[in-house]
Amino acid sequence: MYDFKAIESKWRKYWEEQGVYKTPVEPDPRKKFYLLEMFAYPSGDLHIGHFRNYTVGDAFWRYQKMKGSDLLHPFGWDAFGLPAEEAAIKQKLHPRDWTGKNISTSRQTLKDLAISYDWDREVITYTPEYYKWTQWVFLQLYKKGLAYQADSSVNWCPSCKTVLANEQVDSENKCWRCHSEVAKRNLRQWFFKITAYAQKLLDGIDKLEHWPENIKAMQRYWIGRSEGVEIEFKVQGSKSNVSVFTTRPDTIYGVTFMAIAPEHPLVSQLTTSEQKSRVEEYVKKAAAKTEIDRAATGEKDGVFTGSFAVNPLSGEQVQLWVADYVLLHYGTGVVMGVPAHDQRDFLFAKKYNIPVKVVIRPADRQTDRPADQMTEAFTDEGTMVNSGSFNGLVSTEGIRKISEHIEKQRLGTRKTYYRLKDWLLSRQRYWGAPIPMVHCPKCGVQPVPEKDLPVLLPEVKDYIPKGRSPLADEPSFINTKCPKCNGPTQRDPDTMDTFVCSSWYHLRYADPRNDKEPFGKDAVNKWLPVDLYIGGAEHACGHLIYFRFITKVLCDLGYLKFDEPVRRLFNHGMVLDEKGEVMSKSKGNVTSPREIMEEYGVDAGRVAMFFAAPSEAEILWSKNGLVGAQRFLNRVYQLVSGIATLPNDDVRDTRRIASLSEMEELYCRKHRTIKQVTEDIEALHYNTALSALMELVNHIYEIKTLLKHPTRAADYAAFKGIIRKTAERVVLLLSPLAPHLCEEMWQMLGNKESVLKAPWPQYNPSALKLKQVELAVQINGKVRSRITVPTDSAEEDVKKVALADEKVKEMLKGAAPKKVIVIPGRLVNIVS
RNA sequence: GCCGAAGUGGCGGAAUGGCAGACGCUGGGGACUUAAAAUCCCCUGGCCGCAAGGUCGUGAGGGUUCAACUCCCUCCUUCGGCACCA
Repeated sequence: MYDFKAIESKWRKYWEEQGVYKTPVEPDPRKKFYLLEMFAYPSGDLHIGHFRNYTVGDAFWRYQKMKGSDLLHPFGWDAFGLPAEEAAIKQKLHPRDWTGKNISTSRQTLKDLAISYDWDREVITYTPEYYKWTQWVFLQLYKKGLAYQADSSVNWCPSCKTVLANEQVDSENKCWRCHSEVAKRNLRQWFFKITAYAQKLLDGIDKLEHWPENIKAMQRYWIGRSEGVEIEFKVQGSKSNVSVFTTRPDTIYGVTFMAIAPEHPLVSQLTTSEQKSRVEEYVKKAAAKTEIDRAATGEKDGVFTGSFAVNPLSGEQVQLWVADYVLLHYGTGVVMGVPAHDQRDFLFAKKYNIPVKVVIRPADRQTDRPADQMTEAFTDEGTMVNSGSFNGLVSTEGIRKISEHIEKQRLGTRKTYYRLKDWLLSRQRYWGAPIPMVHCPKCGVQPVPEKDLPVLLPEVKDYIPKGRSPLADEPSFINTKCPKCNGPTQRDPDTMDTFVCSSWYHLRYADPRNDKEPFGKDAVNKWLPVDLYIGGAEHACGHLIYFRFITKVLCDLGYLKFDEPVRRLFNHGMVLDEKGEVMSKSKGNVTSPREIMEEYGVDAGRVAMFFAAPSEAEILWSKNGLVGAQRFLNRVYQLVSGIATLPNDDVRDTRRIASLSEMEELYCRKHRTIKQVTEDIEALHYNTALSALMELVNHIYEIKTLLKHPTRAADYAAFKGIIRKTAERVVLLLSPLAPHLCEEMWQMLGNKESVLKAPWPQYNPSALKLKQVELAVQINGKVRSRITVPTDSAEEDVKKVALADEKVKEMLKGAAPKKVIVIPGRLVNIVS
């Protein structure tokens, strides 16, 4: 067994001393490659999921390096945020100390694993040198009118005592961190107007050719564009109108009621005195429920306001109800109820005996089904009926015609809504970047001038949250002077969501030590966009939207020449335990990279991880794979040890060779392997790259065994050269996957320089084919025989050989085949 | 419910219209060894057969094709995401 401890520490030190990870100062624009893995949240040491993420990236880095790319491969720490604060409170440490300790531990692990990061470019989001520019980003958005304050009913976690973003509340209305029930609360909060970029973010998705389809689909859905019409309904006996948004104007003749959200400001106005107490009671009840509670039951309930509205097209009078299935913050907060063609409206109407009026007839029916026989709404397309002059139109056509009609008659306008909501970024917590704003009693809200950044996060005695930011209780921080009038004023006490910190870090890496600007324009446009971004898919609708947004804003402001941060996104799969469960400290089923490294070595750990599945697939981690990986690596090592001393003969000198076909086969296999490994590494399918290498190694062993036979001593001499060359290729092709051992073997083969400086092997396309090829011969789709023909045989010749085959003749019994299909290089199928 | 991905031996997986199960793990047998470990060689989807060979087989059912794990239709299951978005 190779001495992995000695070999790995030797080469780890070598790479470090040689500075191979350093980023070139002036990258060649044609060769630049920015490889990025999602930076880490430093909670304890790295786990096996990190190990996968970073080794997948590292292998790609080594491959790119050999291809001659100028690489930027940085790393950093997303170190602000709740978990650090929670852990710090528990352990009575300052969050900075807790986080800092974890960073040192994890950084050392990454170095021990020899992950190819340029540590000179490390960033840590909690350092003033970094968050100074996070604050700068905030100010740019503020200047552009993209940061605003608003009172808002927010998700409030009573246990963490903070506001949560929508993404931080799970489907059961529980806090993402502590899993306690999330409540509602009204607070004055800062928002980024990401909705102003909804369309740009959506359009941009189409240009993201090398992003996984599922992430793009999730983002499209999250942005949620829908086109429709906003229509005014007159309220009977009142001057006011209610407007509704609908994507189905073709069903407008089927409106039999209207429903308004309980929180809607119009509710009190629309409620008649007879209904007042009932409505007020309902509104109160609804307010106590969260949106998730309301949706969970599936129950549709509401209360009649006593008022009526008039359908602008049919002139029919419809009841106005309050119903909590209507969302205040989508569309106009009012919906037109079409029970026959919307399932929610249907349930509501059935419950309260509201009429159901059919206006769309399914295409496969001639007559209308009586509305009282319907058991559910008909929501598909169909033909319009009971719709005045629009009868007979197909619904898609009807949507267009009615929309036109409504606009012409000035009854409403076409409109597009998005489900994307603005980004709430205020956090009432200590451990974050302070929001660089002041609230002057005279001048109102004022930005802190850029020259006064950073607004330093002060040391506080007590950062335990009490329902407002601990910064509010720190006089030295909160009291300041107004930048406009110089009078006494107060700072905004809140800190920023950590997603703000991570929304621009990819830019900072291009120029991480710049203390004059967040990044030099030149540096950032030279290195970005990121060429390959590797991380988990859990950020699909969080970070991966936010950083696209910030990139677009900074592009519009003229700082960047690109408006998408990442060319190719790759989501690696999760690492689960043998039972398929998520590894966690509480379950006690975690495996640490350090354990693997010490017991089996870094290379064996990598190979085991890579071989288990393609990088995007989920892995059930078990120690079995490590043994196999070690066995394979040792097999390669033994092979190379045995031939390291062989002469490097000229391969093409075949005069002495007895078995030309064996020689040719090895040569062909070598080139096929180069092709496959290259393509597989490009796709991050390291599992099949490894299996191709295993096959080649097995083949070399086979040949060596054959040549041991006494009668073949002369052949052995002739084979030495090509075996050696093939082994060299194996070492190069394997080196991104098992770098330490391959450096060692490369040196054993007499090379003076690092394997990283060797060029990536190229294959010769003409060497991919053998002179002879074996074809399967099928009769009626079943393999019955095999024939060997020259590779470039004409179809006719192949047919002849196949039909002349003894087994074929026997099966056909002299009958002429109906058809013979020849697939060159693959098979012959005889149809009889 | 909607969107997305997936379903292949005892296990991880390979093959994206052309010989299903590559490669590896596990298991079995053998060689070497005083012995063990390591290493090397052979076998390892089911059924029938002494064997040659035959036959079934990629979640289920249909279809297209000379040929389907692969394409089309219907359905089932699992995972991920979203979830009253009018």
